[in-house]
Amino acid sequence: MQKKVTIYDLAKMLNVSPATVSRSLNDHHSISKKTKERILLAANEAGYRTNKFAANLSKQKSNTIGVVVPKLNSYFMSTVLSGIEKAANDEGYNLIISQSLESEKKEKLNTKTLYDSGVDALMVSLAYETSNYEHFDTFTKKEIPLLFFDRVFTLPNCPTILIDNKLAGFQATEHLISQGCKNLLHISGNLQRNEYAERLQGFKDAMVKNGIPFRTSNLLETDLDPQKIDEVLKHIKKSKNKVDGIFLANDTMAVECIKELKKIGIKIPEEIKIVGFNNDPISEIISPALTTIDYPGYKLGVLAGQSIISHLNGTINLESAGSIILKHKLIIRESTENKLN
Amino acid sequence: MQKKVTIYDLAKMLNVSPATVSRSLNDHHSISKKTKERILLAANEAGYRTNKFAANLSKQKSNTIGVVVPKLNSYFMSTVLSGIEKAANDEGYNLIISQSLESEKKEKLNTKTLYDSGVDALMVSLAYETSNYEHFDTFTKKEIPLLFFDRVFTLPNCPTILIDNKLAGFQATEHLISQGCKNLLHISGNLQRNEYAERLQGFKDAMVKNGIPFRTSNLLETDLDPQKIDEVLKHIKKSKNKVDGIFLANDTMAVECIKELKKIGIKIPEEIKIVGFNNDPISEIISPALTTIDYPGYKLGVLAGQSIISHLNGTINLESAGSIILKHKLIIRESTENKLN
DNA sequence: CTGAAAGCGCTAACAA
DNA sequence: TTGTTAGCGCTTTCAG
Repeated sequence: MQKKVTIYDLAKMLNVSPATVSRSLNDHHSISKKTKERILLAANEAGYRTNKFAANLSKQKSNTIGVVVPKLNSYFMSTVLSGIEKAANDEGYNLIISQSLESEKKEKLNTKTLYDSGVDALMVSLAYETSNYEHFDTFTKKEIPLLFFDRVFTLPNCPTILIDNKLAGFQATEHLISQGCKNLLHISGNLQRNEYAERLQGFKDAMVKNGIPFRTSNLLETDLDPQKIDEVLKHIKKSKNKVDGIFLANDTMAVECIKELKKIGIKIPEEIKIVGFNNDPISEIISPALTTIDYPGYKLGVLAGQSIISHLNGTINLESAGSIILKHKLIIRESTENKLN
Repeated sequence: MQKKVTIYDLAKMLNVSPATVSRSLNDHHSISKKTKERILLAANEAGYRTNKFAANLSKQKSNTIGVVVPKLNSYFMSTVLSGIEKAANDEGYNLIISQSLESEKKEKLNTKTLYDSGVDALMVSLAYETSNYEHFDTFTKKEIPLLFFDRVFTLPNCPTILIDNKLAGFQATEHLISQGCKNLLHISGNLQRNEYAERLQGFKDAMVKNGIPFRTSNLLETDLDPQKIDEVLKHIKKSKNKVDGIFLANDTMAVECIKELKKIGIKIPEEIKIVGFNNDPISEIISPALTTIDYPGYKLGVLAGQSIISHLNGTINLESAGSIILKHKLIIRESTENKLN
């Protein structure tokens, strides 16, 4: 166990006041270059390391950003996190990451913990089931910057960052229609979450625009658990009009769906065309390769991180930032190709 | 902006001492149930929230665990992190996560930052290029628990947690041999990292055991960047003896390899059989499905988290823990099937 | 340019 | 069972 050296120790060693040491260490302008250098040198030699608890306590600021995500272990989310971490690290911020595991209760708990931990800002992607948003009040009340990404909720003064899900849904659907699909099915996630609701809206819009009436049978709301792909299969089988085009709210589900459909002898894209969402690596690997929407996760992460930090630094006013919409892209692959049957 | 309420405020309000408030809040046994309840109630009403900076400063403990990983955005690592987060969260610990992006320099920096942030413990999976380990000295010297997982380095009193890479490599290779492969190739990662060195050792051992001499041409050391799959292809093409079995150090690479080989008309598994590593979701999706080694990432994360926490709690002595070896599993799929040519 | 000293809010040893 | 009080180590205002 090494004894910790404090600014007092340094002060004593160098016959200066602790204040001078503190100022030197923080590169305060009011300190002469000479003493500054002398102190820095001594600090290094002595193996001085600043005690962040004390500094934080004194400054009431932690240089830490809290992040709450539904799950860490999805391709999309880990990509986003990677981007956030990059942005944070570049600016000298730490990241405390926690996962809600799609549970509102855990989300509340994590939020509270992060608050207590004194994070300078909070970034959230909402849990599947969250329907009450009071746990964010503590942040807004204290004017701690709060930002939502991907799974967002509109709160005053809280910027959001995501893609235009409605447009993406629209494009995905129109693509299916343009490839000749008449009987569409949309496998959606929890419609309470913005992203799924909007993708559905885009789906509907595209149908309507192309003169196809939207019926409830064109939609299946699920929890997007690939284990429960049976539900989807059942729905497809029992459809009166043979489904010939499916738009699924994520790639994992889409891939699972392709696998199962292939198993029961349905040809893709000949009999059913499929579009996924996210552009996960698997979408490119599966055969037939999956048409999907590219969601720029890494970029989203970097941007989200940067914008909240620049707000913390006072560079930008987050309140005025409103929402950032990233560009997505429809990636057309084999699963919607127009082959001769 | 809400005024923050401190234990002093509460103390004044309730006509007790700050110490009593503090004790009540921490559920100290020496406080009567009555006052405890009274204080807790008042604290809630007043919207009291403990100031962790002050508590940390006083206790010299942060309830936070630092994690340094090479990259956040790989399936395997995000799975591990998910497990660690689960374990930490269950025990009331926060997680500060940072990525080294495979750079030694960044790893050093992150390590230092985490040290300064006062983490109670550190968990590390080493960067690709790390070859100097002095940045961990600050931790060992101060007796801050340090644990390595997956990409490990043996330091006195630092437990490691991983799988038996040598055995896994051996099994993968023997499987190829048992399927009739004679001219094997191993695509390895940086051999300075334990996992790759050991997988290679297993590869060699299996060859030797089966009477196949190991030659340098049987090995290609790469940085496992899927972008650089060309190198691998080149190596295969220029091989004197036609390669008929490849063992790659991860699934991403293996999948890329399969894709490229298929492109140039090589049949898998008829002409070349392939084994990957990790059991990423893509391994199951690619056609032909990839034979691989299942690396239980989530379990590793949970275990790693739990063991470091139980050490912090004094339940277990980490020093005596040594290393934990998790069970892996060879998953046989189509890419090594013995079809008639 | 430098120093003295008052916090920041909580914990814990010692008293009562 | 409760209170007093001295830190924890750093920042920062106010003086000099």
